[in-house]
Amino acid sequence: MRKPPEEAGPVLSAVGGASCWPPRGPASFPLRPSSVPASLSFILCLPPQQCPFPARPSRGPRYPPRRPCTAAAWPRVPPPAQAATGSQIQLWHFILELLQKEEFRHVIAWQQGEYGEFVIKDPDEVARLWGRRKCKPQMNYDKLSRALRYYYNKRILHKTKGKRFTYKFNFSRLIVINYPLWEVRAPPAPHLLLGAPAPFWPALLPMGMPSELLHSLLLAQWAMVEHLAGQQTPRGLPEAAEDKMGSGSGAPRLGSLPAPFQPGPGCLLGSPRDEPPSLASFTPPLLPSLPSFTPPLLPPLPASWTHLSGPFLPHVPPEWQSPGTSKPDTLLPGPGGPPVTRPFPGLPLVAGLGQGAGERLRLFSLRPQGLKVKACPMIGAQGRLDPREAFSSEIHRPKTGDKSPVSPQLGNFKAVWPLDPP
DNA sequence: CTCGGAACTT
DNA sequence: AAGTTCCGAG
Repeated sequence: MRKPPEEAGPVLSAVGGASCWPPRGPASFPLRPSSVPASLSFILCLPPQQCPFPARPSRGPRYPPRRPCTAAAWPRVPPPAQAATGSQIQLWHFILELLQKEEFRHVIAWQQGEYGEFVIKDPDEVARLWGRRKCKPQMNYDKLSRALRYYYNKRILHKTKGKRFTYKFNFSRLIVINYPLWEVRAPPAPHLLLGAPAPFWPALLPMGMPSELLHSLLLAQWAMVEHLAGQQTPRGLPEAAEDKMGSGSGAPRLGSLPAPFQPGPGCLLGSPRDEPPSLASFTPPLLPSLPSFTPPLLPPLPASWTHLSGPFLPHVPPEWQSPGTSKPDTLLPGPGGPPVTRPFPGLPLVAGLGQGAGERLRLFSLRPQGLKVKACPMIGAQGRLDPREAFSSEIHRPKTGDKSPVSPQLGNFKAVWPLDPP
């Protein structure tokens, strides 16, 4: 028997409190946190938030009455993950969000030297943040860690034994989970998928993928790649050794892939147990263009991410454009190899198609509804962003009033970036 | 601290 | 389904 829930005190009094999120308040909040590459936040649509809870919730009853964790509790425009009717953010996703932000580095951070491993430095604070996000003021590390332990069976996460508050992501599993119904029609030129190094593999996204899944997927991929990029060491991927020790349950992980590692769909999805993409049929590609998107600087990501304006195709350096002449081992050098200075040449979702392929991002699907790119709700009808919500952008379909199927025209998509001119 | 069962919520 | 809440065991 559970205790009957008691009435919890009002929690909305803290709405608008300046100490929540962003930490330094709107005035000093950067348009885009430095830890988030512009090219990623372009898609991620990661919002700043307002905290509907007191900074220090007191211990209370179980299952307190639902707080209106909706538009009322989230003044301005709630982010997608917290939208009143949308699916809710998942814990692993939230963890990744924290991990990618420098301002939380004192709370949770990647473990240096261990691929995918992170340490919760301040369990209480992480729990508090999680509780705030989920409108669960009574959240604590005990409960949060229980949720994390449920990830063990799902193989999203596992515990680093012997290290307190230390867990390890299984990125490949994470990404596979976000491709529940991966299906692709008509492969591009065979060499693009099979013979070419990962940087050439086209981005193949199931249409109809909910934007939050896309968000999650991108976040996971970005976290993975950034983490890898920051951990390129002569010994390669540390997780490879770990798998041999039997800590894994057979789930393929990136770290267990034979070196050299190449970030791309094949690496992420190509294992037999993780539902490799079907290449059965064909749907005409959609050709988004991003005329107004002019991404600023961004160090950690591949150079290709900086070339998203115009045709949605990252620039592929000449040395990567010929399948036969690629040098994959420069991605992650093997033992004794030279240090890597070049960033990863491409990410799966924006992997280049090769110049002959039309310089565009392809979004394939069997689903009939066409590309579904959910609008970021924080971009208001007036097309203006609240300064606090400036850290966001997403692909938008223009409202043409035309209900015809998505036309594969370059002008059908627009990336809205806060810095865009009106 | 860590684990996982069980009941419960959304 | 994905947690949340509680708790006994190691």
